[in-house]
Amino acid sequence: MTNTSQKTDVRVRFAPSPTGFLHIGGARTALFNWLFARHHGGRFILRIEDTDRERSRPELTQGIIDGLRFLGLEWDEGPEIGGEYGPYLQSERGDIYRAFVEKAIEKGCVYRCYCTKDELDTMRKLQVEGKSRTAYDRRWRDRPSSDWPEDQPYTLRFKMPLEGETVIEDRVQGRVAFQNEDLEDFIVARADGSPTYNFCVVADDVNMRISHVVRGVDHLANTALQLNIYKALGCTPPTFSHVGLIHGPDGAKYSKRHGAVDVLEWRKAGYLPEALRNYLVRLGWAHGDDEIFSTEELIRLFDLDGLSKSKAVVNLEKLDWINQQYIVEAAPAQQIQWLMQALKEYEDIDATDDSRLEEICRHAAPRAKTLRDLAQTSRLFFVRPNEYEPKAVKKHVLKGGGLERLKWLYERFADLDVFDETSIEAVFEHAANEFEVKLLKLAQPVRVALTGTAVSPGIYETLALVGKDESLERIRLALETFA
RNA sequence: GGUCCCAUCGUCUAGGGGUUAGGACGCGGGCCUCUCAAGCCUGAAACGCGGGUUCAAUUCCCGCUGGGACCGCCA
Repeated sequence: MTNTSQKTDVRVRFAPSPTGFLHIGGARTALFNWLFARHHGGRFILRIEDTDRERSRPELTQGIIDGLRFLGLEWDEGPEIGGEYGPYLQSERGDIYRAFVEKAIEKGCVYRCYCTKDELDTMRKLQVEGKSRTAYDRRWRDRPSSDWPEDQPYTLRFKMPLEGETVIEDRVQGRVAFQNEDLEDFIVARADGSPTYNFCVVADDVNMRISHVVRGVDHLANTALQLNIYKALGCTPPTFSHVGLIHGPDGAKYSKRHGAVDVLEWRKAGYLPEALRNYLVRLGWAHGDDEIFSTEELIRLFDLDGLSKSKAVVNLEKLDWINQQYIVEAAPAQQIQWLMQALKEYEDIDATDDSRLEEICRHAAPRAKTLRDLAQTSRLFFVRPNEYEPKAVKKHVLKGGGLERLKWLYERFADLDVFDETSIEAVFEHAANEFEVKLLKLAQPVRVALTGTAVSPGIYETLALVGKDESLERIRLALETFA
């Protein structure tokens, strides 16, 4: 059968191994692939690389799935589980790899290696000591089958060409050439017969008809090996794009020791998926001077050409800023929903049907970098302060007659029939004349009484939103406490 | 040690043979102002070094330096 089918369809995959959680680096790789697929109307596939039975943990697979769902990076294919697509699991695709190994044996591009692990270890040790390059010395490559020991386990190694070069025509890196003599006869199948990473990847990418591979540049050396598998088995390789890695502040690849964290932790901390995506996409990708992109814009603008070869260092302050932009710019209905969720989650407050929600959002949103902040700055509208900040009390209430003014204001507030911003403001202005003080000297005592702190939204709005009865009660409580 | 890659403000980046080297985060100052934010205005802040090529290099080439990635019967 001649393969004449045009493989112009974009098919990409994100292929994490469940040996850890989905962190910023993996999330960005997934995002790039997802955007590329969406941009070209192609397919985004999730493939869990769990061939290492000892290190792979099913719960980590679930964590990766949850992380991707949180980020809104839905995949388009997979075994159906309960009406939706599950990920492809390499652990369930043994047949495909076995067939691929068979094919490799038929083509004569693999050979048996009877070295034991110990043997390989000492070989490596000697190489390191002799400061020569560490690589399998191909000692079994040309041994005739008559040399094969009976009943001894063996691995299958790839018969790498010894001359010439392997060239990666990378969409991001450009042309990268490796001398074939530098490429190792890597193990294709372990002593127990199970196939290894590079081989499974190729088998899957061929089987899944992957058109483009977008991943970190840390895979570049693997690509040289994989390209040789494609060649040996007569398969067409996908287009490769190797992106510069994300680094920590110390310049090394971002990892757990930099505090690399599960994306689900970002959710807990109150970051929005769209903000996270916006932040992540700008790590190694840019479109002119633009910073904030809607998902639609991203899908429209994203392509491989904008991807960078160089590293990107994480900068969480920028994430904070972006997240805040998303919170502030969101539609009121959206803000209300976030606020209710956040109050429930972080403050255990049920604000359902509260008529003040929209107004509260207007004041809380510009003060919130995260949804957690949104809840925190809003809680004063629902619950009384559970403590008074001593510094604030001392400075604004106890010193300079704050208490006296607070008492005066309390009485005027009590007289108010209409308790809104206008009438409240009038009271403050009256008081300012009466006491001959700046507004500061009036607002702060009230603020402390209402919130327990020296910080809140504008005092008129705050009073009006807390309401007359509750405001009076809080001031009364404060007067009582500090009398 | 071997192989490969990278290099514009502190950070993310735009740019590209001739620019006052642009934007953003953060930082400083100011405006607004009842606090804190937000917003607006504004300031400081970068082409690693050395050779070429060229009338002209931050931009192209080479070297150096610095940094990184990879070198498992892990993925």
